[in-house]
Amino acid sequence: MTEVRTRFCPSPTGVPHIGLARTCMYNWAYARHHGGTFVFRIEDTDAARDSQESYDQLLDALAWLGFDWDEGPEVGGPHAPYRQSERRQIHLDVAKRLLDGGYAYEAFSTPAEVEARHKAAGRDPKLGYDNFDRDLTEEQKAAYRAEGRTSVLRVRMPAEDITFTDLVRGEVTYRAGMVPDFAITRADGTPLYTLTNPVDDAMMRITHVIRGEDLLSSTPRQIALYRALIELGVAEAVPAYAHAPLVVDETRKKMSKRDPRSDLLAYRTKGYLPEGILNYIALLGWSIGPDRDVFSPEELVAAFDIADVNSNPSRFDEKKMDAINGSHIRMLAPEDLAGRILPFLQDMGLLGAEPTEEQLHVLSVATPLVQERTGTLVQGAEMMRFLFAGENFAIDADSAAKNFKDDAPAILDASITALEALPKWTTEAIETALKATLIDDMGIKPRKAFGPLRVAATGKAVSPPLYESMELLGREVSLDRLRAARATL
RNA sequence: GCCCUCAUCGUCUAGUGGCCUAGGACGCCGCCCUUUCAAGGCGGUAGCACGGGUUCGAAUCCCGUUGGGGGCACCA
Repeated sequence: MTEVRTRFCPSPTGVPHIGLARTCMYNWAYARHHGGTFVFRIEDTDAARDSQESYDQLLDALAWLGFDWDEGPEVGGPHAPYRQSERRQIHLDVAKRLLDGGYAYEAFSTPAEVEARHKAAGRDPKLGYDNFDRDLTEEQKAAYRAEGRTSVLRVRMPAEDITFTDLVRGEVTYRAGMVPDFAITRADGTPLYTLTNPVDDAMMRITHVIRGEDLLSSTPRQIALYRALIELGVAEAVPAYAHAPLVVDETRKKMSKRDPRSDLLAYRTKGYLPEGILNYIALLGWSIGPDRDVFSPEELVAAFDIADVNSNPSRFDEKKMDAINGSHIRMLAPEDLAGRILPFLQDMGLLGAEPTEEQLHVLSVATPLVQERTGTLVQGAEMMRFLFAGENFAIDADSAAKNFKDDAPAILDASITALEALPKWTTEAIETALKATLIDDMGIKPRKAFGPLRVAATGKAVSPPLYESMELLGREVSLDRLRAARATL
């Protein structure tokens, strides 16, 4: 058995999206699971659509999700270069050999002419190319050239059924004659994806092509080309194919790249964990076991096999992703979580580039408190806002409206008095004093009693536990906030 | 239209002929815990698209129907 070699080969157009991450994950996990090689290749053969910005984002997104590649841009490898724009000459050479070998031919028909012929013959124009130029004589070709016409190269589809065993779907057959001869170069002579993709796969010795179902119907063309490449000595063998089902939205359509939910980097901005995203996208069409759905990237690699992927499309469910992400937040070691929340606190302007020892201490103590009640890093940072807000501390209006009722002044007054008298400012002491005063002495229900205090101290109705929060805030700040809130009532 | 493909709770799935009066998770609904919000615990809700076969026996195999999706570029 030869080594497994998979590849991920996006074109740098637009922003990285969920579907892209999933395809990458399949190839990466499959290669890692089998101890194979994961190749990253950039298919930038369409200068009109490709952009450097998109390329940079691609690298950024892959790095964030932890997809490391063994060969590809930035790291190089034995089959370099890995950007197709730098492989132009290779592709052109192969195209020439395909032409010389009779596997491809020059086609002079324009799309408009093909369509006109279909209509004239009463056929559906959607049939695609009609193989019109397949057997042009040298005289005819010369005549076209004399007219100043340009041609594209088309691969001659064989007159036989093409069958392959898809790792996800099983045996798939395309009957002879159903797939028209396809273009591999543009009229300006530049190579098309239809050529570059299989050629590079062949030259890079890719053994498993794992991609989305939207590419399923291009497989017979690739196999036909591959067979020619084998005869030309460019390819060794036709790779195995696996077509993963698509991720769809609530309308059951392929989730749009423009759908805001498919914006990969936006999840980072929103404070999702890469391992959470990875876990969730792996769940789309795959399962690690009968009664389990939270796992680490390492566990994914250990268990993943493309053959276990479902063949039916899966609906993107943000709620479930949130839940999975929350599970991962809870699984993190507190120090780890603290380190991940820090940049968000800095972005929010709550902490500087060089936090003080004291601030880091508060962060480390507060982290476990928010860990069990947050779904994302942003939520966690937001929940810590009151600890670092300093002069900018402000009380959320909605929270105030809901919690500062008629009994609030009395509750705050009594609490301030009780807390001022505390010899030691600890969670336990605060709890004891507050409960004795508010619950026992004043007979207020806990729910009612602590609401105003929470809002006064943390600014929000939702916060880490109250006593702990006050201890973290310190005696002075806590009392100042209670007094300040009291003054507004 | 043609080609390919898919079909288990609302959603993601487990299930590969008997262990299935179909299991888990998310969601939703209750209850418990409780200083808020969560988390956690417990319980509930809900599904094998339909019709024929094959078989002692089918969610599982076959055929058909219906429905869904993808593709049909000198984009990738």
